[in-house]
Amino acid sequence: MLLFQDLRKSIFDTVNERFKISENDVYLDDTGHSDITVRVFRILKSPDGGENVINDIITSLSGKDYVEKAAAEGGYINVWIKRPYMLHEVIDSIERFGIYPNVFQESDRVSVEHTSANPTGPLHIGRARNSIIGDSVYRILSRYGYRTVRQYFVNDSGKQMISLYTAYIRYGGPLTIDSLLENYQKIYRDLEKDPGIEKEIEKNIERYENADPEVYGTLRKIAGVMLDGIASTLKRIGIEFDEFDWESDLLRDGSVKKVIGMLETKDDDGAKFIEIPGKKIYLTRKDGTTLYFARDIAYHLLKAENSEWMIDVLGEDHKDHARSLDHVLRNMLRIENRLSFLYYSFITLETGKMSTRRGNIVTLQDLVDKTYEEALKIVNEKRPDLSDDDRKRIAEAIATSAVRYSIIRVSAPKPITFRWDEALNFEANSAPFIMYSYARATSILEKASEPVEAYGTEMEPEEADLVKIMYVYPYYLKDAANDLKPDLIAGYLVSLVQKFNDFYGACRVIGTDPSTYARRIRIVKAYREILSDAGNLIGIKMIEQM
RNA sequence: GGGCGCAUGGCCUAGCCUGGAUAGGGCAACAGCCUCCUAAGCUGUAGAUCAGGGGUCCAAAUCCCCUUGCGCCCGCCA
Repeated sequence: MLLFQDLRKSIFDTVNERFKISENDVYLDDTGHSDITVRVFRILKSPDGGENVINDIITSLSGKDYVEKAAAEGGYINVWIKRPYMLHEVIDSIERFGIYPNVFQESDRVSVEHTSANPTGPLHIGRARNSIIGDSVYRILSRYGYRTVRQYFVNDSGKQMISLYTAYIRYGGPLTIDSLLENYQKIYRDLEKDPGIEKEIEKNIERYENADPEVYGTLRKIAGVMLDGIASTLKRIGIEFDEFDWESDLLRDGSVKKVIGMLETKDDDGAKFIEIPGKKIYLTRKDGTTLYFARDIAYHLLKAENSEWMIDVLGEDHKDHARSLDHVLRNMLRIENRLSFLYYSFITLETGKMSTRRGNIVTLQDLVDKTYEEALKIVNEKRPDLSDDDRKRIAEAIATSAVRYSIIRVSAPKPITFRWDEALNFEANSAPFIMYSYARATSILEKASEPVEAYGTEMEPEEADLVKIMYVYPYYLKDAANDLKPDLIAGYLVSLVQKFNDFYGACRVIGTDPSTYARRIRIVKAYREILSDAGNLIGIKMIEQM
């Protein structure tokens, strides 16, 4: 099986034999001039105009069994790949293995750490961007063949968490998310009037780090309640974890102390710090309690034992922290594992930035609920023929997919301003747009019988275009995996669906002559397979009807 | 003040790493398409000094420098 990348390589080799070029000079064309383009401006600059070399190359390329045509045009050699060849590769893979492509294999173990939000409240949509990106990266790398694990670092030891605990002790109330959150917001308000509270928090940090069973037990319970809330909301949109790693465990089993011992620390009035170029980083307070940086190093050392590649999904506010962490791990602790940080910018509301403490947030729960209501309204309108249960099931799939899609489609470094009307747009460039085409393809197959004849290879342009974009799927998957860019998959899906919609409009499937029918049925089957495969990578749930 | 990001039609966005052929989509607007596999679809029209300036190059949205605007960081918080 020759995947698109292999074709590129093969063409590169062929050209390179005659004239040394750069690998970047052979690329997937996206301007409609060809399938694969070879940039030959440099050959044209040769004293003789390079005409002979180019003709040689074209002759040689034309001889390949997968090449339809090769032609020089301006500074390029345009190469067209035979559509029947592409069609065969895709269909063959799907009929034999049930999947296309089926060839990626990576042996490395990869840890994807994402979300890791303080369990001090429900997840708001800004934080959810972390989860949605992280989970998509996890899915892409798993599909690519890596052995992946999803990890959530539960920060149950920091000041925020102790503040939540202190608020619960001070103000009482039931052990529920709402009550805890209310207390949490209240303590930050009261803190401004009553400096005694700060002392109380500090005392509790100390008790906590000295493993005071009362503080420890209650705090773990509080964190558990909050974390359950976060986890169940995430589960609703298809995001789960393999491991929840508790910061307090690292504290209690001595790994944090060990890390501090491994580093050359200096002392400032009892507080321990290390120095890295241009920076002083404190590992402990002067009362001896530990700081996040120390605990995060301990955590990464733990992860490094089980993963060749560690990926952290982080908000842009963590950039400096991560850079320092990388420096310490690499240069001071000699950790050689691959370590990648995937940063994303914040989601803000039209009214400004979100803050859990101040209470001006749109929670992920709110967003999914409201999207569901909106979707249900539309499904009720469009499908009165279905049962209540079916319509609810469809609305739920639309809501969870739409929420994920609206966030993943924008590349991570771009800031997002959240707007309800945009989040609730179910037209083109949305999850429902993608899902709808799956339902249509399914509908064709439901009405169709198994083809009996061999398929013909004379295709309409719309078929040929659809075949090409299906064939090229591995190329996008590879880039998305290597560059950690799930948004590429979102873009691919839209192009794929657009090609299918063109095909759908121009080419009947049912009722055509046997050899055309045999081919188109296979194309539709392959399409459904690839669409759901790619959709799955970013959490779009395909449904049979909508 | 220092550091890191971002800036593309009225709005959202792809392309930038790895410079090349008419800057690709979508929303909103306007004009059309359901006796034919689901119209959450499709076709067409209109809309772009690629923030501004300079530089490198045969060639710049893309690379370099400067400027402007916005976001984030610069805690013995996380």
